Amino acid sequence: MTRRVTIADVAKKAGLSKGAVSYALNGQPGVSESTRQRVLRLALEMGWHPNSAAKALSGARAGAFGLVLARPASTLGIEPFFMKLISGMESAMASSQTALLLQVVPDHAAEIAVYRRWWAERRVDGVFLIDLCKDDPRVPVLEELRLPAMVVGGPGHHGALPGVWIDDASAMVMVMEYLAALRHRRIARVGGVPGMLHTELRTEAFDSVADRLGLEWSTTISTDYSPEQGAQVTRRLLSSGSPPTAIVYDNDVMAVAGVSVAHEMGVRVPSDVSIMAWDDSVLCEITHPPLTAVSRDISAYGVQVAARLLALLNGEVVTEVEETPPRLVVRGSTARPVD
Amino acid sequence: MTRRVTIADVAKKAGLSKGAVSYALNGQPGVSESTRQRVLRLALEMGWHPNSAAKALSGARAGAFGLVLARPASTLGIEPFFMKLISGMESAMASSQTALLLQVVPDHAAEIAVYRRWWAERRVDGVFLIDLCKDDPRVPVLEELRLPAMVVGGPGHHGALPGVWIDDASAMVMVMEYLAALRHRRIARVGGVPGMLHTELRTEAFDSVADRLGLEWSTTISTDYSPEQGAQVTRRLLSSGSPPTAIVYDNDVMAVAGVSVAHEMGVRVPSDVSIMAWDDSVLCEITHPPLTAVSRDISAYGVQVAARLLALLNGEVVTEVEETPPRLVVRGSTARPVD
DNA sequence: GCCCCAAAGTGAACCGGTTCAGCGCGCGCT
DNA sequence: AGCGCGCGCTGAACCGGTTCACTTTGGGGC
Repeated sequence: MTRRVTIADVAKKAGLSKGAVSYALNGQPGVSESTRQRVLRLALEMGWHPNSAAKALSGARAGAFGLVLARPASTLGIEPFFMKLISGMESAMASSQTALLLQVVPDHAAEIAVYRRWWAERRVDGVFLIDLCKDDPRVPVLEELRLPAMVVGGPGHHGALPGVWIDDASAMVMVMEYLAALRHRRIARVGGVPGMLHTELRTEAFDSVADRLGLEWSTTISTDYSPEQGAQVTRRLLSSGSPPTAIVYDNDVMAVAGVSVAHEMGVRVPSDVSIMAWDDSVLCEITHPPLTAVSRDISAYGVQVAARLLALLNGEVVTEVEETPPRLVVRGSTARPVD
Repeated sequence: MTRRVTIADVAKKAGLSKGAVSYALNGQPGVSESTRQRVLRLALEMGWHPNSAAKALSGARAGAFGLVLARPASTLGIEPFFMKLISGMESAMASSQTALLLQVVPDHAAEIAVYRRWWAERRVDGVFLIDLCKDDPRVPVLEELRLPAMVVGGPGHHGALPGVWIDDASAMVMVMEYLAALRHRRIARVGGVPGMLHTELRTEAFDSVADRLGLEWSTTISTDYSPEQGAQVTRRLLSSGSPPTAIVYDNDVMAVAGVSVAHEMGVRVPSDVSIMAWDDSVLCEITHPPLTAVSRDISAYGVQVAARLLALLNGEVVTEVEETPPRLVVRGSTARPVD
């Protein structure tokens, strides 16, 4: 059992002091270029790696960011959103040797407790705040803790915390104008969890555009994002006296469930009802017909968010920023309604 | 900006030495019961939390387990398997204040590099090895590194590493006997990635049971688990001269894609073709008809795996163990074939 | 030739825990 | 009364880095 190689081992072999080796390895001034090269080569040869605990203890970074997911595991599993976001984050964090600490909790209270513990234990250097709500209770806690955080979502409602957001409102305008151009006059929306900021923003946009376009009828029904509720709501909508000619879903899973319900009821897609998903993933391509969807580059979103949290820790001034807006990917599930 | 409260602060307030306080807080002998209670109360009052770096540095645990996912993010996102497994793991780890470090990488080589780095940096106390392959190259590396690991999968092919496995072979027997009892004589299987142990085990079981049952025809076609390939293979199978009357898919996503293709081709489920999914999730319930599936308690699997890795670190002797076998959940996608 | 300064490197303190050797003291035993 | 033992606690070393105050060395300017 060979012992770990420490900075002292490298120093001894190089005939230098620990301090000099530390300077050399970290690109700090205080050693000559030739010495630095020699030390770097030696460290590589000897298979030296910094002990993350020692590094963290001596005032530097913990070398980790935290992400807490406060949704039931059943919902989490099926939404491609999170994994895409996570893999984006990690590709941005890799360059700075930062790891991702993940925790799944049942609710916001537990989430807040995790933040307190992580920060008290100096286990993370910062966290990502996800699923932002209106008047989110987590925001003041993070501010009070002075725990560096980057909010995934917005705009607004994250106090003094920096955030990155995607413009859902204008995407909703795009969606509605597209449907209106197809001559849809009766549009329903199967929305996500009320209280979540992006849900609210979409609802507001939906209502105001519907009004502006002078639609015959429009409504939003709230769900918990689960396919079960998506199916249930769709069933209700399609069996009403005068059903909508188009339905906009707040995620892809519910849209897929919606198509299924339509099949089951003998309602044809898209001739009887047009269906539209929010967030594009392979799920949208496996249904028949494939789903028209609002497509956002979630992975790039993750990259952006992580890069900005790193910048924040480097002392740069980081403010709210808007990601590139979503695109509309038209597939077979939307068409002009037959009269 | 109030400084962190350290063990020295607690010691001063209690009028004790750092050592005594450490003993008191960790349930070690060396202090009287009354002193211990006093210290515990005081620590709570002062809001003391152990600095995880200091703890890790002084020989104790890093307080984290690592999980590396070496699948493309696109596949990961959609398979509920991983999130269920993760949330199970975490519920078992919570009691011992152990965090989960997550990393998504493109391939096994990168995965191995992560293990090496994590262990060299003493960032984790152990790792979970997932998606076990035949003659898995990661196994000898983990053994050589002496990095505590728990293999999710088996039986066999994980050398001296302990593992937890679910009996896929006997589940396959159950599936095939069920289909045979329904009078299916032509059964196709849309398999996962060849080389992965569970894929191979299922293939072997599939072949041997098909043989034993004296089926008229049976075949396995390999895929990469993606819905695209699932759809493509299904299309090919259903358009052949004498199509199968039943198709068994190696995951739920492909089965859902399969149902979609059947709809698209005007093939009725289950009267023209029976469809069966492996791993049960909400996905199986949103199709029409809902899918008959092999159901495994993935979350419990995660709990078991994490609990055993903890036990391993506590010096307990941990050997290979088998989880409770999968159940067959019969829904609407399987029936007796019409002649 | 002398002075001064910057570059290169040293040695020790420090981060916040754990752990081990040692010490004083009260108590039981004979 | 004297001895020994073990409980309860102390003080210091240690983990492996970072950082700071300080020393040595070499070179340029005059």
